[in-house]
Amino acid sequence: MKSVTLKDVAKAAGVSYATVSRALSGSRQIGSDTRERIIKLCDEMGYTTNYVARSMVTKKTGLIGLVVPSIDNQFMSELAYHAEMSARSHGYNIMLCNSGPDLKQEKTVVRLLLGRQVDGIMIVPQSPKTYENIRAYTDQVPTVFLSENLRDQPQSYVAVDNSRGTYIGTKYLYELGHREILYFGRRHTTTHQLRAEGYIRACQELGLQSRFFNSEYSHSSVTNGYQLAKELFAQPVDYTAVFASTDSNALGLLKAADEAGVDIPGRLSLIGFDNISSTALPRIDLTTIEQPKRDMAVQAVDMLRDKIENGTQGYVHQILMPFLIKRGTCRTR
Amino acid sequence: MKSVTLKDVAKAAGVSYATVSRALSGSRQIGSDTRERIIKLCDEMGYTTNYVARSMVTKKTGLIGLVVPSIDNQFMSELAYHAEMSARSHGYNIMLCNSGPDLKQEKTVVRLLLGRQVDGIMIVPQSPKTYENIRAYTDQVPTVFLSENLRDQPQSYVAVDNSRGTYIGTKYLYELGHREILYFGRRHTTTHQLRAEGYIRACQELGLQSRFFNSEYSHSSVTNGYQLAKELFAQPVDYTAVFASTDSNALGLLKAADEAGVDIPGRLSLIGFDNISSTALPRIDLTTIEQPKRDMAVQAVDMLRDKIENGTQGYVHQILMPFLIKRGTCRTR
DNA sequence: TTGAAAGCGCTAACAC
DNA sequence: GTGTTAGCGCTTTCAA
Repeated sequence: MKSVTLKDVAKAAGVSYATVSRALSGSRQIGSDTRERIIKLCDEMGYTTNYVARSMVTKKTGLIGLVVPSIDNQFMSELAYHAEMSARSHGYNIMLCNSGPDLKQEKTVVRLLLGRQVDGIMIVPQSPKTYENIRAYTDQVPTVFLSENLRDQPQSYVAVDNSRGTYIGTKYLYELGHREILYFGRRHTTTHQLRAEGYIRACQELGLQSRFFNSEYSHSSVTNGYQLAKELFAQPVDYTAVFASTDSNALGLLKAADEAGVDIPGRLSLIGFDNISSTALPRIDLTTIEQPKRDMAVQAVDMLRDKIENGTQGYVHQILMPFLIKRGTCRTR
Repeated sequence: MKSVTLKDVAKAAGVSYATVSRALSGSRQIGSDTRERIIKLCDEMGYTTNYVARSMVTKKTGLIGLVVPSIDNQFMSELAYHAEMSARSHGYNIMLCNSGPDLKQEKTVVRLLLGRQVDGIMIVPQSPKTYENIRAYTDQVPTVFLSENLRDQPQSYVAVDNSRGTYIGTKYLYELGHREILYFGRRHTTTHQLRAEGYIRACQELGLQSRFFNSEYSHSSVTNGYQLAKELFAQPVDYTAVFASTDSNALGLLKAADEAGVDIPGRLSLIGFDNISSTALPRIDLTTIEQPKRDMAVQAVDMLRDKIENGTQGYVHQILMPFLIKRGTCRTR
């Protein structure tokens, strides 16, 4: 299991190991004949560059830490997929960490990543407190926040225009004839405040009354959405459409509605937010607002590369456009 | 952005840097008074161990490469979640790579991982050819295959008893009164051969005629399942139940059935395999066979640790038990 | 164009 | 119990 080193190759080639290093790094300062000979030899001997040793001297690991609350979440795994593909195409590898639900673990993994000497960190915050939580580290390593809006914080992030998402969704509902639209779900993070604001703004413009049914739950999931929706349907249904703050919440509501005998979309139209892949499933066919996950991931990687490779200081807030995905849970009224 | 090193701490503490190293590694050979003083100092100075440098001398990186065809796949992201949590609790971090659909990329990322000096590799093969494809590397680094059955190959893997899964599923259908059961989907990998075998075995025992409707498609997805099922429903439905080779296939079939006006579960019972999280969604509520993803991931990590830390040679085939998840798509007949 | 040598930050073997 | 020192495999000056 002993691996072949530069030295071994050098000895076999009868040159110094600096020469081998040069041949491999495509340096200009080397005869093309020797280079070819050496490259061929490396191949034959099965030599592979030891990145650890290289990192030692270059002070670059080519590693990007990706921190997500939980990778077994459709939204994050889609983000992670595109992030890894994009990062790798630029010579970076991804170190994956789940930060879980508590701030302590989030802090721990970020510190861990620093110890690992990652060149940069991409993080999907688990809570609005994340920014404070890891502030001590964000000026030690290039960091980009993903998907969560930080509003005016001096940190780079890429997120969707959440407010616009709910705005266009609400307008769509209005065009379908709905005049009593309930907003269902979270309002406790910046992202969700913005979503609520978009809804409110649309309501104002359209002359509608905004109405909320809020969640106390800390994160949105099908289960939490279901629990909350059970409470909702214990009361009279005096509205004709529901805007759920996330697809997960919408899915939970769908379940509660089916159980309560509230027909969706017959009696109630429903729209979600995120366009996670489950929404496209048969029998679900949920109308929703798309967050362009691929673009988000790619732009976050580019932003991070810019910081890493060009040492770009300052921060940029990259806001992408969401768009409506019309499916089966919204009907004209 | 210059970080604090052992040397800095040593100078500040007025000791040699070996002493600091000892204090940090919890070595016995050091006075408890100096140890405490140093640890406190490290904390104050914001020192964090440089893992790259440590790896240089210990020849261990504490890194595990996780190779999956695509992390944006419910089954794999669940596996990845548990693998990362378990690995980290034992001091390892995960380097994530998507191997995509082609063998070339799979080989590339494995080689990449070797260059990164990972201590071990966990891989969900993308095809039955994976074993051959990466054979050159599997004896250079401890490797564990995940979720795909390798039958008699001399490689460690953890997988579910696929044959038993379809066996118990078929028996369940029989108990519900079904006598005409169609097997729908893939049969081209070892895993899927085993699933087909379990179905055949059950049919023989129960005196049923085994019937197949096969896929030419290379991987199972909702879309592929849907396409295939459209062909299926273009023919007369002279069976009362369908065993889909995967949940994804089942979901695709569900869509085609709905479109073709074939009532599930009224006219046709349907059972899938994998128990991906979408199956539990409202309106889907798919009966299926659970693959214990958490156990699989945890056992794979343990197996890998054993190879890494104890240098255990040889291989082990770890087969876990699948079990039936009764939900709404199967009815008595 | 090539070689010699320093050194990245750390651990571990060996002295004292 | 603590200090000294030799590397780990590589890149990168600096000489030649």
